[in-house]
Amino acid sequence: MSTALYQHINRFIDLSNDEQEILAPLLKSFSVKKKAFLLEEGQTCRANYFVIKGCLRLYFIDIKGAEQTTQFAIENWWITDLTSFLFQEHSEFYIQAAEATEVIAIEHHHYDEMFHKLPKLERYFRLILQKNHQASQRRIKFLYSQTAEERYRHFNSLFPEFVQRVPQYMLASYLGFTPEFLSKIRAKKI
Amino acid sequence: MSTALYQHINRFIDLSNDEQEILAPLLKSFSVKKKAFLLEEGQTCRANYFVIKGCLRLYFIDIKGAEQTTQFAIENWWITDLTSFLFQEHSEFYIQAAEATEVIAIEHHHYDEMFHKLPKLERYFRLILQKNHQASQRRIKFLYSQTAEERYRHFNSLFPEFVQRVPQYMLASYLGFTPEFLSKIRAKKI
DNA sequence: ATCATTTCTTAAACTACATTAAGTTTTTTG
DNA sequence: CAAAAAACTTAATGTAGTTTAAGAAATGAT
Repeated sequence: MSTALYQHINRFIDLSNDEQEILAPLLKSFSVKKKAFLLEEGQTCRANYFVIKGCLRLYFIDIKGAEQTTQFAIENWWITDLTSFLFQEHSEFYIQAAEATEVIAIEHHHYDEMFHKLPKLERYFRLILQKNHQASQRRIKFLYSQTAEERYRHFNSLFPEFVQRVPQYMLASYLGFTPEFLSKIRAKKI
Repeated sequence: MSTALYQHINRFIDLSNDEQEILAPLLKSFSVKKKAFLLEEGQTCRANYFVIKGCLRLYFIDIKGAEQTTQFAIENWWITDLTSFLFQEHSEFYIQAAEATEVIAIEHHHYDEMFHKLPKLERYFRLILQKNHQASQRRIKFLYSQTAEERYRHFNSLFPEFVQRVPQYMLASYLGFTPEFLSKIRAKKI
């Protein structure tokens, strides 16, 4: 089992070796090939996923049949369709590997057990969810306050290396416009 | 002190009377007049607010000078600019009462203290933040998957009573279009 | 009740971005 | 390394939603 998750947890709380050993059997570690799916529309989301290395994305298919990416998760981020995961309902989302990715998964039937055995982790996940909430508030403001071109230039200036990592059509839908329009923007200037 | 918050907490965890008495001095309860502000741009967000009765909204002013509402909070919802609240940074948001509103506030200097004295509340806030995260995932999908008109009709069918409660210009910006366009949509059909 | 303020409506002109479709380049795979 | 598939570009045409501006209606204050 990779130590990346334990290191991440220890950035927020102190988890002893004994506690790590309690946690370990509740986790699964595995690799996902590029373009493989961890979740497809109509299925029930089985786990909450932590990215050790690589990149996952959450997307859905809109009425016109186009993929709309709503979230990316790179190293040290958690990703799931939370409603489907918590209530074991059918999902309207896909979770796909944008790159070959190593993940740690905590499955639904272990999720409550984890908090029962290690109440300390309530705090870790509260802090993670706070970060998620901050990211959501930032994202909504970002989407509402700028034009498509500004959003692209701003995102590109904040995360230039990430922009190179994913196909432009994924990025375009994440930023809220079409791949053709992104092409146009990029052609305008250097 | 209103019991609404304790009732809400007890929907998620068991909080004894003793524990309620530990919590009480960390909270402030007060009324906010319609249109009054709990936070203005440039200020630091002092508290996380729980709505007992009424309605608060979170908004910012975009480049064109227009108000963009990003969140509403009605009865039993928490609202804050989380980044400004947690790190005591200047905010780019306003929090305003859309109606005369009764709130309970937990101020920043009591927030960590609260978790220290009542670690049980880690779980309560983890669960609240999970609900927020679900709401964010739903909201992003909603914004990306429908036209402006569909968003209005869908929202109106889900929350007809809420649509009557707030001015249309607040709703329009929340749904991602102009008040003029909302007027146009409403004129089309009953 | 009356005046002031806020909110809502209407309509014409405008624009940012979508759509369509065809061609080009890059990446993947056997 | 060749063929297929995936990703990207270009350009013409189309449209959902914005802007502007003025008037009408509703709400609030005294």
